[in-house]
Amino acid sequence: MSLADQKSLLEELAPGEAITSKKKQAAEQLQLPPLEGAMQGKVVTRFPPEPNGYPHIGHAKAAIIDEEYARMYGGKLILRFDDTNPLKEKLEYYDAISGGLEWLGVKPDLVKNTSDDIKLLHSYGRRLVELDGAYVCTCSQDRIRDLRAKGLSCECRRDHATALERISKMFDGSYEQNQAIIRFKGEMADQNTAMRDPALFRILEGNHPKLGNKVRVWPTYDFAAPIEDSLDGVTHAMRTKEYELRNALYFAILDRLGLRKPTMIEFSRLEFEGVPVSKRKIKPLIEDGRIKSWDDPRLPTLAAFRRRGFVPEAIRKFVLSLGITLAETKPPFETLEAFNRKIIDPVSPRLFFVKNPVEVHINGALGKEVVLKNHPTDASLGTRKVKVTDTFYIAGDDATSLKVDDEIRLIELYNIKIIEIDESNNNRVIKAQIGGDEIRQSMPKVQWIAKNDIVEYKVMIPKELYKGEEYNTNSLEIAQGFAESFVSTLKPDARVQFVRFGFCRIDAKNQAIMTHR
RNA sequence: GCUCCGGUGGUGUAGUCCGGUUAAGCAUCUCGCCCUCUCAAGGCGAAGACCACGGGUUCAAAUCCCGUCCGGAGCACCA
Repeated sequence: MSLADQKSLLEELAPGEAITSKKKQAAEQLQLPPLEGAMQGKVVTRFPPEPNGYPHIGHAKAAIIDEEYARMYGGKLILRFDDTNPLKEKLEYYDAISGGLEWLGVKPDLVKNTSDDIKLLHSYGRRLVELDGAYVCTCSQDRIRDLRAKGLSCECRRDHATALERISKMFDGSYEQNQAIIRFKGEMADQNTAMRDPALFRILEGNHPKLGNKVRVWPTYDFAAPIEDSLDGVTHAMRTKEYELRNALYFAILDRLGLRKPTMIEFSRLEFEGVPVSKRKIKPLIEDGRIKSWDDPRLPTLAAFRRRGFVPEAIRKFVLSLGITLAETKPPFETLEAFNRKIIDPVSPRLFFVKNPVEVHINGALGKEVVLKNHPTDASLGTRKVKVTDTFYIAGDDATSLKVDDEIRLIELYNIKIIEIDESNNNRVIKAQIGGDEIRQSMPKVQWIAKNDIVEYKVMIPKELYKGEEYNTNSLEIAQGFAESFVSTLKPDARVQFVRFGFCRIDAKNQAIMTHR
C-alpha cells in the first residue's frame, strides 16, 4: 500500500484527528509545564555556572530550561558567571561556557559576573553583621566542623560588639586566610545542617581572573546566590536538587536583609549511564593521556557532542522531553540519538564507506562512469559521479556472509553473482560476474568502493567511557577502511551518513566520527 | 547516624496539587508488516506498568492518610 493509500484508509477508519493526535501529544511532551506565579513579560531567569570547567550536558539542561521559561513568558535570561572562588575560576572557562551556550543556541539577554558585584556583596555582608544576622568567627576549621556536628555554638557568636569590631578587621586585611570567616547566624541545633551557621565569606588569597588579587574576602555561593538573584530581578531561580536543603538558608538570608525573594525551583541532574559528568572521573583520564582533549567524542562536554555530530536542536528537544522532575534517573542515550537522527537524516548525504575492505573482481565488467544520488529522497542534495572498472571493495562483514552462487546488488550499480571465493594467502578475494539488473526486495544490497576511487579512511566510534566504576578500555573503537574519494573533498564539520554504517561527522582529513547509527 | 527528596512498562516521562471523564497517554527500545537500490528516515501495528510494598479513608485511589522497603542528596572557609 502506498503512503497516500494508507493515509486515505486511515482517514476512512478514523475521520479527523487520527493522524495528528499522536504527533500532537508527542509535541506537547516537549513543552515545559507552566511556571508557578509567572506573569507574561515579567519572568526573569538566570543560568549561573561557575567558570571552573568546560560546559557539559548538565549545564545544557539547566541553561535550556532557564531560557525556555524566559522565552515562554517573553521575559529575560541572565547568564551570570558565579565566580566567587579565585582558586578555581579560569578565564578560559568563561569563554568555553559562553561558546558552549552560543553553539546550543541559548542567547542570554544579559551577561554578568558575580564578581562584578563584589563591593555590593561586601556591603551586604557587612550590613548583615551589623544587623546581628551574622558574625565573624575565628575558630579553626576543625572546631567549627566539630561544633556544627554537635549542634553547639562557639564564643564568637555570642557578643555582637565583638562581631562589629571584627568585621572591620575582616576587610582591612588584619586577618590571614583561614583565620576568620563570616558566618550566618542560623540555628546551631537545626535539623537542617545547612542552617548551622554556614560560612558566608572567607579569605582567599588567589589570582582571580577578573579581579586579580585586589580582593581577598570572597562570598560563598550560599551568600552570593540569593543576593545576586534578588538584585538581578530574578523571578524564578532554578537549580539542581542537591541544593534543596540550602533553600532555607537562601530565603533566610534574603529575609534578614529585607530583600525580595525569587521563586525557587529545582530539578534533577542530567547524566548518562556510563558517561560521567564529574571532573573527578574525567580529569584523571585527560591527565594521564588516555583521553586527549576535552572534546573527545566519548565525553559529555558540549564540545564533544558538537564534534561528534549532534545538533543543538536535538539536545534541546531531548532536554525538554525530560521535563523538570525531581526523580534521579539516567535517561537513555538512545533517546538523544533518536532526536538527532530525525533532524540530520534529511540533510545528510549518503556516501559509501567500507570497513575492513575485501576485494571483489567482476569478470568482464566494463569501465564506466555512474551517477550516484546523494540522498534517496531529496534530489537537492545532488549527485556525484564515480568511475568504475571491474574491481571493487565491499565491507568485510558483508564479504564474510557470502557464498558461491549468491547474488547481491552493489547499490545503484548492478547485481553480481559470486562465482569464487579465494582465501589463499590470507587475503580473501571474491570473484563474481555481472548478474541480472532486477532489484529484488530480498536481495542483499551492499555499498561498495571502486578500486580506482579509493581513499583510506578511519572512523572513530565512541562507546561508554565507564563500565560501572571502571574506565572502559574499549571506549573508542576505530573502524578502518576505504571511502569513496568524494568523501575526502568534504570539509570538517560536514555531516554524512555512510550507508548501512551510520551517521558521521567529518572530523579531519580522512577521518570521521560516528555520531550514531 | 541525622535530615530532606524521590520511587508510574527495559528506559525516560505525562497524569498525582483539585480522587471517578483512558483501569494509564507520549517518547525511546524490541519485534512484525508497509515503503525503500541502506541495517536511515517515514507509515501502520504488537509486546511491555494493575502505577515500590502493606494497610487505611471513600460508593470510587496511581491520585488523600499512615507505615515499611528501596534509591539519591545534604551535613565544606566548593559551587
